[in-house]
Amino acid sequence: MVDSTPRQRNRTEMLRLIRAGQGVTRADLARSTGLSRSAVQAIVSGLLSESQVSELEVEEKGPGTGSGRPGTLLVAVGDPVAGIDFGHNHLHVAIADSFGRLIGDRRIEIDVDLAAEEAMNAAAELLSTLRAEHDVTRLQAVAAGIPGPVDLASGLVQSPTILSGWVGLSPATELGRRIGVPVRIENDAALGALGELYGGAGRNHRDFLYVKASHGIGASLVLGGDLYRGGTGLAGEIGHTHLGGRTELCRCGNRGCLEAVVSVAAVIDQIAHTHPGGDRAAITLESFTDPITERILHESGRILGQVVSDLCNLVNPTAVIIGGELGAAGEAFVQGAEQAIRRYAQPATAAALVVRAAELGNRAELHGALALAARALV
Amino acid sequence: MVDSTPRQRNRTEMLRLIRAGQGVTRADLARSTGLSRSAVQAIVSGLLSESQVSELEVEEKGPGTGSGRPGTLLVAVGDPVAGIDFGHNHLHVAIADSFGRLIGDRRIEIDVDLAAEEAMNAAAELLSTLRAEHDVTRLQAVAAGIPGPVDLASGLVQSPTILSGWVGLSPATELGRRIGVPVRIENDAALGALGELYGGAGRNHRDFLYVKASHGIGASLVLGGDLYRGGTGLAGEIGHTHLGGRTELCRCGNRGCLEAVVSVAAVIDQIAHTHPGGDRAAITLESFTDPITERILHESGRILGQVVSDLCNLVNPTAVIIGGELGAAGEAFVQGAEQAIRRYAQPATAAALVVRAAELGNRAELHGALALAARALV
DNA sequence: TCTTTTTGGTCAAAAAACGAACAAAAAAAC
DNA sequence: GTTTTTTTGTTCGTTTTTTGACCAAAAAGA
Repeated sequence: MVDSTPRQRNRTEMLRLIRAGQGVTRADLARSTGLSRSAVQAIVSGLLSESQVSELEVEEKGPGTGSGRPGTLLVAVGDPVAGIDFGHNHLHVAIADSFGRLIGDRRIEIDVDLAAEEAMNAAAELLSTLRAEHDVTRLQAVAAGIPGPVDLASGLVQSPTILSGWVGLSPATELGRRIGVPVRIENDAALGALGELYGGAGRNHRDFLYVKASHGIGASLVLGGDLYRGGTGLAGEIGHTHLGGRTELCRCGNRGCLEAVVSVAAVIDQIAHTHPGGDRAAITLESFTDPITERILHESGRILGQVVSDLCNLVNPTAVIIGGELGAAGEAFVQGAEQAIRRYAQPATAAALVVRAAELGNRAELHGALALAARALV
Repeated sequence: MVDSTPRQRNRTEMLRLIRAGQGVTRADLARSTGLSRSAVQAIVSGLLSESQVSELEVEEKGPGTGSGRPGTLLVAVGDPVAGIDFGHNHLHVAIADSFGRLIGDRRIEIDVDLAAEEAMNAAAELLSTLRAEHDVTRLQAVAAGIPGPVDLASGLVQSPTILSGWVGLSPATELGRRIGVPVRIENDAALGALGELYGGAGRNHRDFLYVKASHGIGASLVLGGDLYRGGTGLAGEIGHTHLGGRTELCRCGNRGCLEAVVSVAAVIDQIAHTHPGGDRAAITLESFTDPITERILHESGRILGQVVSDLCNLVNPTAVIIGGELGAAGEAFVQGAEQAIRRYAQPATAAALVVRAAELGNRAELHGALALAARALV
């Protein structure tokens, strides 16, 4: 608690509430803080005059409260924010207003894994282009997601087995220097979870598991309505769960890891194998939609679901949201996962659970980055 | 927030802080609430005059703050509390003062699984005997743990595959009627975690996994310093995780469940099998300490550890605490589990992790119940 | 021994929140 | 279509609450 005076404390608390929810009335604030409407009024009018918040003109007011005069919605005022999504071979940059509404975005193909410096330069350039294009002079905050574990305290990239070109770097510092705005770094799966939490399939869930199934498998937990990062910020590293009876060689050196069996590359290998004669390098997840491909996706989803079912028994989430390229590749993958989860999870746990593809698809991470940046300001 | 006036709010907050920590000074309160020492003084003197709290006479004051006058410790005043631990074939009841310090306890052997009514009658009687014995006329709260999932909202016993005699009952209501004091019901593993959190191996951890390995396998999560119950209160049901390549029949009807392979009964079966000629019914976990028994325990721990390692990758705890009869049965079991966890968990996750036997042994659940009862009062 | 640091305690002054009042805006009742 | 009910935003005098300054006490360090 850094605020010294009680007014400061209440002010901060209200600003937090206004920023957290999107569209809060003075009456809502009075209820959730326990203060009187008069006190709220005094503080809010202060915030208004400092233009920290503004009143929303829209006449939106859910009839949830029933009858009565509808309140005027308050929203936090702020400069635009930016989000950066480093994928394994793409880079996606976007700018949004302080509420997380997209202003513009750009995506390029680039080998992010190896050339860390290059990738960060490209990101800074792309962002700079976007800012010029949309006339965004000021940025409030930037958040970036990278496909690997990030140390919570130091901000350094952790695992030596993946992202070899990034290990030991501090992307937050590096990017911050290039962009000139403080940058927050997160694991990409964590950002995906945030994206779905604020504006996707997780909107109505307080406890869910987000699984990003792309070139690797990463997971992220939302517990009690908040991102859970684990004791040392490594929560969600399920990609190297050992599958019994499997011998596929994984890039980590072990055999039978989940992400050696279920990943974009593994699925494409299987597709290529069952569709001989084509060019392996030209095949994508969208190349075929025949029953054989469907079955490959379904079976891959089933394997993932079997692993996830054990995790659901431990965590008892109310939703499992499957993102990443495989989550967006079609119904078969998600259905396979759902089938396995329902089959192997405890009946009561499975009954309280929905399995969904990420609503935001492969843009979940980007939207999560924007949301995080918009909410990063204390 | 039910308190209307700001003084009420601050008062409640301070009472909560005093109850949560054991031994807090006025200066501590000022720091953690952000209020001035004067305001704290006013509120605390009010609490003292209402004898809601009292000053601890002991001159204990850790020199952690360095030099300066030591503060006087405040503790919450309250009536004694009781805890009840229903095991699969035992019943353990205890009374403690409002700080959770044991006043007295009693344990009897009883088949809890089948005869719910009988077990609850026995618990009420035992508690009544204890109260008479230690001259405890007033009880503030009671908490009870049962070896099965409890629905958070309704308080009803859930799973139909275990605790067949308890399904559909509301033990909180039933016990409350018999005892005459509000009773709080929790899953036993959750109580074990609480016991270790407040006064055991979890004291210095904010994120840990507690595993109770007795007749079944149950787990419980402490995340961010608080018990995590899951989206619908079913978190920790890992007993029926499917083990690849195993075919042991489980009481749930499936084959190859973790608790069909690793449990007190399964271990004793193996001991009996390797020590022929004895009476199967007379064997306990303590009957033999020879290398063969050690190896059986070690191997059972290893199987448990393999399952737990996947869970650690998801949750990234800083400790795994192993309780239950197997956790207390000797070093071999816990060592086997630790070995497997270190072998199969992500290196960075394993490095941030300690694996420990429950310090409170098979009394962890009971102490957790007492702690919960002592803290249940808002 | 003397200084420094931290704590518990007191009181007037300042700050903050409350409660009561009123107008406004919508839904519900008539 | 009008009236009633409900909920909200807004203002202001009153009351409550907190602060800030001050002092004595109790330890640790010079």
